[in-house]
Amino acid sequence: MGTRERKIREKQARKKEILVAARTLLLEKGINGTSINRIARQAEIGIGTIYFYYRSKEELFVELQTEGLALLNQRIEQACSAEKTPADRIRCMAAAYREFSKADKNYFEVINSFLCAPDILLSEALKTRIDTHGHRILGHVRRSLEAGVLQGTFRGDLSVKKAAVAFWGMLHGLVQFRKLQGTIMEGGQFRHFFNYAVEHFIAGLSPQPGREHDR
Amino acid sequence: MGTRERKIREKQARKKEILVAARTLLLEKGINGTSINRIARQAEIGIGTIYFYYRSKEELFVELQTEGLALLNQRIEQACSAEKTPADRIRCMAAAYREFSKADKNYFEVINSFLCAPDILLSEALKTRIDTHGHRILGHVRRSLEAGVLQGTFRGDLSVKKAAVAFWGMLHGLVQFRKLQGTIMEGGQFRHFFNYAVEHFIAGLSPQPGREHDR
Amino acid sequence: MGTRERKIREKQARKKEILVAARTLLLEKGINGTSINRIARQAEIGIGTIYFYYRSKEELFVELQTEGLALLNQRIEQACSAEKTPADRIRCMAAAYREFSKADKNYFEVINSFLCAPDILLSEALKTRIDTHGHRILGHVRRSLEAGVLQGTFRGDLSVKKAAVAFWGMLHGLVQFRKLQGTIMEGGQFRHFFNYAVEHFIAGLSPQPGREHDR
Amino acid sequence: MGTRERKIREKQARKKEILVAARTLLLEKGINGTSINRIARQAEIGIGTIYFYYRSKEELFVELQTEGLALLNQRIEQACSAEKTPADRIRCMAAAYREFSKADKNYFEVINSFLCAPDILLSEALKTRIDTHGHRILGHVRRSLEAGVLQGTFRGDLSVKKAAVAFWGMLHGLVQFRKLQGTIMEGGQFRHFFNYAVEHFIAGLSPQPGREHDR
DNA sequence: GATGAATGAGGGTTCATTCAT
DNA sequence: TATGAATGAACCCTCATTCAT
Repeated sequence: MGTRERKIREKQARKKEILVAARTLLLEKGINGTSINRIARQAEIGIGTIYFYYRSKEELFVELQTEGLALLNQRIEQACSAEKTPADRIRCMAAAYREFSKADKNYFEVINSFLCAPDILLSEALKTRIDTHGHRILGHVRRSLEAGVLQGTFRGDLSVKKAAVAFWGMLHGLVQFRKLQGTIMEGGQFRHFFNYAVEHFIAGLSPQPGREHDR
Repeated sequence: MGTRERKIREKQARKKEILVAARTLLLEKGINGTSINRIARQAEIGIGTIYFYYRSKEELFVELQTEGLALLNQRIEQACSAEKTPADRIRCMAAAYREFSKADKNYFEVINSFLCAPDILLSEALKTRIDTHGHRILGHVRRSLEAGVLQGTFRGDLSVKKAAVAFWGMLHGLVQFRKLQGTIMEGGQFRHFFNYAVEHFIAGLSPQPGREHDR
Repeated sequence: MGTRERKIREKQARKKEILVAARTLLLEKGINGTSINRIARQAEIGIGTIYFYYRSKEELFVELQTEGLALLNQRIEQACSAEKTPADRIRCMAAAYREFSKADKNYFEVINSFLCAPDILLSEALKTRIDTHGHRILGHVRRSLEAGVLQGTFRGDLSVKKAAVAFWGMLHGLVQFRKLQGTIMEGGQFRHFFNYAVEHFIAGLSPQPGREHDR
Repeated sequence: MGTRERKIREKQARKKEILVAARTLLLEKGINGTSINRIARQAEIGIGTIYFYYRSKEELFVELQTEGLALLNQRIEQACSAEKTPADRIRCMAAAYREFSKADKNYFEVINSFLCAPDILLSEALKTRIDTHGHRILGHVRRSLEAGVLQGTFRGDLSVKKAAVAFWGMLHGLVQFRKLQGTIMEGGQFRHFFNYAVEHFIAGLSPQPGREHDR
């Protein structure tokens, strides 16, 4: 029995080793520099062994993606500690996403590449994972919005569900524009544009007399 | 006599054919599935022929992008006719982008795939084209914003440059989320989320006492 | 009749233009950078036109080789003007070959590549040309040697035919070693090695008592 | 038990097979006709397999060269046994090279093709190997020359380093002329020309009053 | 005579995957 | 379990050559 447990533990350890190697390469060489052959060399195991633990390259990458989503989640959670004001939490979450897309560029790219890929490639398994993590992240945004509504800082007629998606969509679109820094931003720093957008979003949250929304 | 002209026309037609084949593949198989070999097979011509018309794979892709950007530009311009109020023009441009990303899904994805793809460090040639088209599009947004500021509908301290990018980034991020309709939007219709976001953006534009922005 | 002549002249002019373009490329881009397509672009004529004047790429290159051999011949001839002593003429011819292999590197390479190529590729036509030019060059060496013998500077039992070949072989082998400058020459300058060899050869030419040769 | 060893032997055998195929092609089709594709076909293995054994095309070719140089070294060493006089050792080494270029034509041409080929800027790896082998070979020549100087048979002011290179360059150039037997040698036997040159070189080694060298 | 569009084999190299051991 | 040798299609791109106009 103990043997059996040990075996299971060893097996999981092995799986982890492969993942570590894959992640190392991903961070070092980027998404295109991470091939199965290289992962095997990095992990100092046989190529075949990888295929014993992961059915295909894609399966391995999905695992990596999950890692990335978890990392993002973590960043977000750290960003919205309770003592901050709702608005500040919004600001911090935005900064967290910006930071994630930059510091953990490769993870971001893995996630993003799946989002960009044609529908066909978005397997149900993956959709579910994105769903889980996505909900968790959006949940943080929602709670912050709700808190603001409750304490009167934000508009009372706010649809937190929709506003949260709007917020996240904005962040996601903006970080993709980072590539265009040399063009449409006319030399301005990306960060300034990003922060301006966040403030604009927050501005839209404040109570305003005589507004009607969400038709 | 007409022979020469006919030849020129035929040549341009050939170029178009290649482009069509490339676009078709790009949309069907994604950016990684679109190789020169496949394009040649799709277009039913020799590999070398492609290189007769386009110096490199990149040049071909640039052409594709340009096509898409031009189309988008056209849609945008139709959207912001002069008689509308600034806010309505904003709304219409947003709708135009949403429509473009749906009706001209093809082109949108072409543009998007380049924006998403890592490594593909937009060449200078491509950047320039994006620049040109991007500026034109953003120019429309800016002018609408400026008009609103001038007539007092929008905040006087608005940074039209930054607000325009914020607006566009938001739209771009949101339409990418359309794929996640089954997940984070919880069955709600994408269009509602999209419109809500636009209204929220517009709300943020209205003059508000005691706000400080653009730090 | 005059028309006919003009036509012939024009035809020859065209041929020359092609050759000029080919030579330019050869000197600029080296032997591997000289393709028919590029020659056509350089000469500003159609690709097909080249094939009208030259049956194949090889035929064009043979022409280029002939040019090279003529150039070499010229250099040699300039080197052995009559007023010099026989030994000096030998020295100058050696220097001429060294210079040719360096300054006219590309011509040298064209010639050399044919010499290195498997026997099959040495067509009879080419052999004949090498023969003609080779004889002319060797003739200069021989005459210098003969002059030295006649005036008593060189050994009387010299086989000018064999010595000439020995001399030329030595030069040819040495210039090929230029590539090895970083290795077997141990940092010494190639020129010094080359000159030393030439002097050694000349030393072997001087009359010596009690020698028996050419068994 | 022996399985492991057998595997290793089989692996080496495979490597050899690839090398044999490469050599065969190199000699049959020349350096430009020897592509990885063709080698694979010749060896009846997959393209990828070659890259499993050799990191690149160059690495394969380096191996080929090394083989040849080792063989040559062996021949040279056999040629200069101690009991011979220095002059005889020189003669024997020359004969060994001539023999090598004829009997091991294969390997000689492999070495030669790399020396002749333009562009192929000998990689550092290759240079080092040539260096090692080249030095060993030239070392034998040098030692023979030094021995002659010490016993007074050869000139005291001899630069053994330079003379050795001169000697070797001469041999190398001459054997290349073998191809021209039908032309510049005018029907004479190549061997006679070759031997004459060697004797001439040796003649230049003998002490002569009033000579000044190596300026 | 002159053109240039079209070809497709070929260049070196990478890579996910398989399978016998 | 674990291995790693073997595969061959695919990558982008070049090029000598042909042929209808």
